[in-house]
Amino acid sequence: MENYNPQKIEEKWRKIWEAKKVFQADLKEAKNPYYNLMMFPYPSAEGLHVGNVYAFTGSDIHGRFRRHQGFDVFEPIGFDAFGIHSENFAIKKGIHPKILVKKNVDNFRHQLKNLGCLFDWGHEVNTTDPKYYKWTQWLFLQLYKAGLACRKKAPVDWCPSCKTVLADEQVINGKCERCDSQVIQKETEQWFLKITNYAEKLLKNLEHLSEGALGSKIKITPEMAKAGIDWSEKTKFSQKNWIGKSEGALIKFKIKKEPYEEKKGSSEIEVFTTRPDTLFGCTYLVLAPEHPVIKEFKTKILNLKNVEKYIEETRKESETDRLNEEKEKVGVELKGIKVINPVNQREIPVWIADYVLVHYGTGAVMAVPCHDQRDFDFAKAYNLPMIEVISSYQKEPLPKKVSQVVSNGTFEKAYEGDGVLINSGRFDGMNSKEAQEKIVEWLNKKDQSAKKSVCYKLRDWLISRQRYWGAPIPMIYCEKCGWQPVPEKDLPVLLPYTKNFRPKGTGVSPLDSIESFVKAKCPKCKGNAKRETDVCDTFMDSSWYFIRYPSTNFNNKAFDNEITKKWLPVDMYIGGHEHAVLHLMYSRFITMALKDMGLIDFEEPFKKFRAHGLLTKEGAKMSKSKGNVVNPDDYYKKFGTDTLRTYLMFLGPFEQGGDWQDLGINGVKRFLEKIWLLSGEIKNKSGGENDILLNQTIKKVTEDLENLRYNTAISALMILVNHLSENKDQLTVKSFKTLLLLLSPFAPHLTEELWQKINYPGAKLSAYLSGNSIHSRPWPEYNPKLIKEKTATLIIQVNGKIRDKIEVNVNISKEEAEALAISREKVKNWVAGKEIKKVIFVPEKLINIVI
RNA sequence: GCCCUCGUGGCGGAAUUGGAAUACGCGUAUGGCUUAGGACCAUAUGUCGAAAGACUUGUGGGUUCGAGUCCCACCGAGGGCACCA
Repeated sequence: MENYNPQKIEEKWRKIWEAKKVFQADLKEAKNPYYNLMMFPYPSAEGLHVGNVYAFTGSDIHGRFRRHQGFDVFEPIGFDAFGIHSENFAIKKGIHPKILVKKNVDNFRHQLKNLGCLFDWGHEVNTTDPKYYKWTQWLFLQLYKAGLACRKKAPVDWCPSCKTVLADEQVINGKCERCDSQVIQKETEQWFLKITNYAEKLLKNLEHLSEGALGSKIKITPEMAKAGIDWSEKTKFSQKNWIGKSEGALIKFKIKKEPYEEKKGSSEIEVFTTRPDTLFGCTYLVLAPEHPVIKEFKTKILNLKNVEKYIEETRKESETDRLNEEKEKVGVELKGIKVINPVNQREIPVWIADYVLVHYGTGAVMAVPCHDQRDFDFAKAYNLPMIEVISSYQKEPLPKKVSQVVSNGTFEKAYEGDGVLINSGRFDGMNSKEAQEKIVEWLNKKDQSAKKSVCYKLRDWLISRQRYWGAPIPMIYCEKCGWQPVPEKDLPVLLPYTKNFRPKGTGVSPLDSIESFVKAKCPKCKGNAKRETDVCDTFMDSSWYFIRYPSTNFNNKAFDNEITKKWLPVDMYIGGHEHAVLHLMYSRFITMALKDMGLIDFEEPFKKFRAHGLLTKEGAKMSKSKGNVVNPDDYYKKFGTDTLRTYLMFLGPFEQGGDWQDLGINGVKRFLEKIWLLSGEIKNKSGGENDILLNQTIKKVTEDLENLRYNTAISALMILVNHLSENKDQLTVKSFKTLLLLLSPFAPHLTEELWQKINYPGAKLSAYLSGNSIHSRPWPEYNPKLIKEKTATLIIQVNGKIRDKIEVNVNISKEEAEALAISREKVKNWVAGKEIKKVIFVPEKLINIVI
């Protein structure tokens, strides 16, 4: 028999599979559609990262498993090639992104074809292709028409290195997600998508799936509804945190005015609070420096110079400095302005301070120094009054987190827990939880100065980028008619070629200098107008690509209704957890919006999502600077794709990741070689189906694949192979073919080669039919009667310590087992002369004699 | 600061409802085969001990006939959120 030569057989099979279209699902005729998706890569210049290979292999194994189970699996792939990451690299290299990206994509495609995945190349998507981004622009127009895209002026995060604004989600600890530079605040007008309209829905489906969330095709059972969407818990948790729902109340504080000015301007300042029960302890208000009331009442502020100076200083500060908790709380009083606390009509001062954020709640807070640590610090610094209104003293035991320390009648720390109300008029003695409801009710009835409310941390999605390498936002500005959408018939708005693609840093896109691009006719009045020159955030491209995949052959629409209904939502999505609040949340938002427009019938894009773990190299994180990045090319050239795939999956639990060790791959190489050699030693043509280990292995591998526990599935297969090579009498055609089938998702080439040799010996390759492929065979089933051995090793314990073991029939009774156990010499030594108090018997496992 | 996840041999990692801790693999050692091997085969491989046996899943306690698994406290690592009112 020839040696195992992966290089030879792998290339051969890939060519055959492609030529015979073995893995292409018939999207129109498929009876049992299963959409298996993986996060499409962005084609970086370094080529495919081993992390990509890891993710794609794990996802592909799932797709192959489902294929064996009789599903028509659609497994597409594409390229997320627009965006700052690609552009920054092009700038660094001094090559135009259009040229560089094409080169990278070609290289990626070549590498991806070596991975042995089920990819359907007939449905490749490339976000930089006008045939694709035409529909990204179309999507923007639909959102605009639905009132979900709007232009607004707001303080936004600006990356001075990338020279563009960023979405809230792209700022990590005050730094740019892409280049790690400190971001600064800028006040400009930008395009936003109103994701906040969907805050509640985005949150709700995580906890409880609503009816129809997965479309008309998938019925939601009460269990599914109760569990919430079937996603990795970690990812759901991150999204919940990001959405950040708080329940509380809005409370209006009347601004005190002289009789002659009573009708002028705003009459109140509204605050949001989660603790309306502490309202009697509110001794001042604090506004964000950007709060509009400040400008409005400019003339009333007695210390206007100080106030303006403070606002100016705040603006210069970076967001990170501003949000630094260590920083002392600093602020200025708005002298001359007083508001009335609605619960007791007390006149209280108004301050401004930078720790209050303008974009959360109402941009104003009520300060209760005794029961909020920030207010406490601030009040202490400026000597503001404090009133204790919640007493931690209760009849019941004190709650655990009592931080209140009273010394000489003054607090050293705010008490933020629940308790009983004091100093609160008619509410004295009431429990704080109850008072939260009652105080709001009372104020609402009295003069409507309070109402229940909900706040979210989630902010609208800023999608404008002052960059070149993206899909142009399809809008036109006309002096007369204002902002006008580009008519759909004029799409795509092509990204023009320019040599000067570098970001200018002036706050406008490089497209702004291309006169032929900027000049446009107003779609409404046909007069001269100016085109929007910003491009879309790259996350907009990827927010809907999974809808495009099945419809790539429709050039006249973004997606075909029939095909979409048949294939979506995605059955299984696998990717990195790092996109929890970026791509994964944007995609959910876009899907919900499309559903509300009546364009699709599901609101959740991904029925199931699993995040894969992270790969490390010999215990350390892989990074270019450390030079310890594993290059997959080296390994599949040396060991073959099958060995690389199987080794990656053997490293550890797929959802937790694993540690790559160069020497470790040898173990998997030996394992596959062993199988290759074993195939030449099959002597028994019949039998095998009754082997207990074989049936156990089928059960184990099937369950493990279902739960993405690939590492233990491989280990079970290794045990089977070891067993067969040690017990050649059990090495039958049946047992070996079952082994090949169980292994085929991991090592598709090797198993196909051996399968063909065994089933069609001497057949010519030209006679190969896709139906004869091992990958088209049904998944093996086990006989439940044959997974149990007839005898078992019974552990004999004395007082819980193992003293002996005996081989017994699995049906042995407790009495028999006990008699057997105490008759054993070893056991006698331990129990002799002692009274047996109790005997615990676990059938097939153990017997424990307690003395 | 708050929340989440996780601590098992020299290493990656196994361990159904609490029931043989260390499966599988790497590495290592010894022997075989070989001109040679970083190839292959066999055996061994948690610690202490000559052995019987004792000890061992981050540390300390608890529940239990029995705890890696459940409960409490602490220590350590990783991740998320972070002045969100």
